[in-house]
Amino acid sequence: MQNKIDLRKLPPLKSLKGFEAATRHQSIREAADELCLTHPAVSHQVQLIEEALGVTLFAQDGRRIVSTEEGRVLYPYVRAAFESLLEGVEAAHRHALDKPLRVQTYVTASIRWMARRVPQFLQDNPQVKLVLSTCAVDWEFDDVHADVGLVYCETPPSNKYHWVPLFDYALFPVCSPQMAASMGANPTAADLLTKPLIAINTEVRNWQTWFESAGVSFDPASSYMVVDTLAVALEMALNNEAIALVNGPFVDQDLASGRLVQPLTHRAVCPGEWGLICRKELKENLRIRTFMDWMIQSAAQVR
Amino acid sequence: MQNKIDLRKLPPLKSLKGFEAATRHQSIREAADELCLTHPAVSHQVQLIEEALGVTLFAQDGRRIVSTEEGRVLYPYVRAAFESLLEGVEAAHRHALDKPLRVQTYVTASIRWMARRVPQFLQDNPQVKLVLSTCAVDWEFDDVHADVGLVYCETPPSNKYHWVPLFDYALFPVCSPQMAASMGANPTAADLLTKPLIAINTEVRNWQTWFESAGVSFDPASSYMVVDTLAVALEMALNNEAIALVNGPFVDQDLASGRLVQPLTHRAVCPGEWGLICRKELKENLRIRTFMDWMIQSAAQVR
DNA sequence: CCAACCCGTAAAAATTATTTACCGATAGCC
DNA sequence: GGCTATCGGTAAATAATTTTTACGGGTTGG
Repeated sequence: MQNKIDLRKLPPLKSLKGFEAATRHQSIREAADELCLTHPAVSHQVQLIEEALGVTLFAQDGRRIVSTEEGRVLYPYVRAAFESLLEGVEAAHRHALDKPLRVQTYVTASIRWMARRVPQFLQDNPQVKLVLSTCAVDWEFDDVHADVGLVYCETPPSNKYHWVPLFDYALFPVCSPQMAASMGANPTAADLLTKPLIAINTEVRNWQTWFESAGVSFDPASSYMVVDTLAVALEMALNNEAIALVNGPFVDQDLASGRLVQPLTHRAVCPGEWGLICRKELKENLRIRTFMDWMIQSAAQVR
Repeated sequence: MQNKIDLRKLPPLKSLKGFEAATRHQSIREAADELCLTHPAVSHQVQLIEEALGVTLFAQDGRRIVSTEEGRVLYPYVRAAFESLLEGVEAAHRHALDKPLRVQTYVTASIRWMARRVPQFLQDNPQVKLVLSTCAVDWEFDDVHADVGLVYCETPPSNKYHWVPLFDYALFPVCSPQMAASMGANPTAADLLTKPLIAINTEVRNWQTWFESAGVSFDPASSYMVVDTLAVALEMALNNEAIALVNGPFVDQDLASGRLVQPLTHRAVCPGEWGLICRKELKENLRIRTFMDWMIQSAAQVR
């Protein structure tokens, strides 16, 4: 990389903060206040550096301190060092944020969660770049091609990963207002059996689960339609063609606008959760943390 | 002094050493070896910085580590910071050594100790400048006008001062070889009473002290010569005109060369000592420590 | 001349850093 | 291909450092 440097001759680095602040204020106490320390701490830091260098850096003048000539000579170098470090930190941040954040999720979550939030996220964090990738069905989080994922997990993932649960896997039916109206004022779960129910082929047992939790027996052999994505099912519900079973916070806006309604409010809470996942060592990574924190906030507003 | 700087955003400074070395070696273990630490220590330091910045700095590649792009971005700034600090330390040193070292002592010590050693000291430490000032009689160390002094103290000085004893205050007579020969082969202390004894006016009791410790009574009223400085007395001794009473290591070279001899080897060790003195807070000061250490070495050779 | 203020010191407490002991993974070597 | 030496990460224990608390001396200003 580069040539060796004599790290042994460096003064106690931590104490340099005390020297810097004390020099700037020409006061131990004010320096201590700035650093949120007590004055003996700063006093000691200054002494450490004086001993390390064998040079007197401050002289007492009445009840204040004054930099010696040596102190004044040293200060600009320390100052420059700190500024270089701060620049470096910022440069590293810029560089880290510059790499696009690769987000992976399912089709439905992509359309009905990400698509509605990512633009605002990017507006709030203009320095972040984001690539959203969608897998059609039944995939595991791919930590090679993605930095972070929004996924459903029945059990918490291996501890190779950092996992932040966001919402329950709660099933509830939705349909168009017309479809709901066709069932009368206060429909029961059994009333739904007469309507076209649409299921997702990866989760065909969900209708059965919901009916059972509502105390109604359901014959999976009875005729039903199957599609491969909830997003498609919801499209059919919006078009007044079927009742769909939602498994997460993917219809908030449609419910709010009245384009979809819940014919029954009964929800079947299943094991497992939706959540954010990333490799553990990336958990503190700036842009990943930024993204996750933002999404956690956003999810909190939905709950 | 200068504007505020955001010291809180600085990464853990101490750990930067680990990052610097690890980046240079692209190896945790080699970095640890260079820093005389164990590898987990360096590993931990690197992790601390990664957490502080929220940026991954190294990736594992087989059984070695490789800097990430962020690590490579950060490195030059850290490097520059360290180099600035090293420059600052050196600049402060240069400046500290540039101010002349003010040394104060008595006339005799000045002539017969300093004059013979200071040239060698300056040759050994060419960057040091030195001003030697001499007070005639009976003075106290003046810490305003001098940095360091070679003085006699009967009791250790106040703890405002740093005090390094160098030699006993031991009295012994010296004279010219001819004068010694005039006293016969093995003179007794009493034989000296018939010779011209020269005393120092600030220490007139010394002859009495010496004779008493030698078991001979001495009448201070008996005729004697008094001068105001041992250096003058020694000049008379060298000129075969008197016997002088030396109180420290001020005649080594004359004894070695034979220009002066000790008619009797009896020494009267008195309370108090010769030593180096400086203000306590200057004890670790580079040029003062350099001077004192050198003089302590030099004194050790005389003892 | 007293009270308020500041700095230094020393011992105690709290916090950090380092080591020790261990593990899993990799790469070179029979 | 299996064995071993080497590397880096982890966690608990230990060591070292930093910070605080409590106090004292000196200066300044009312």
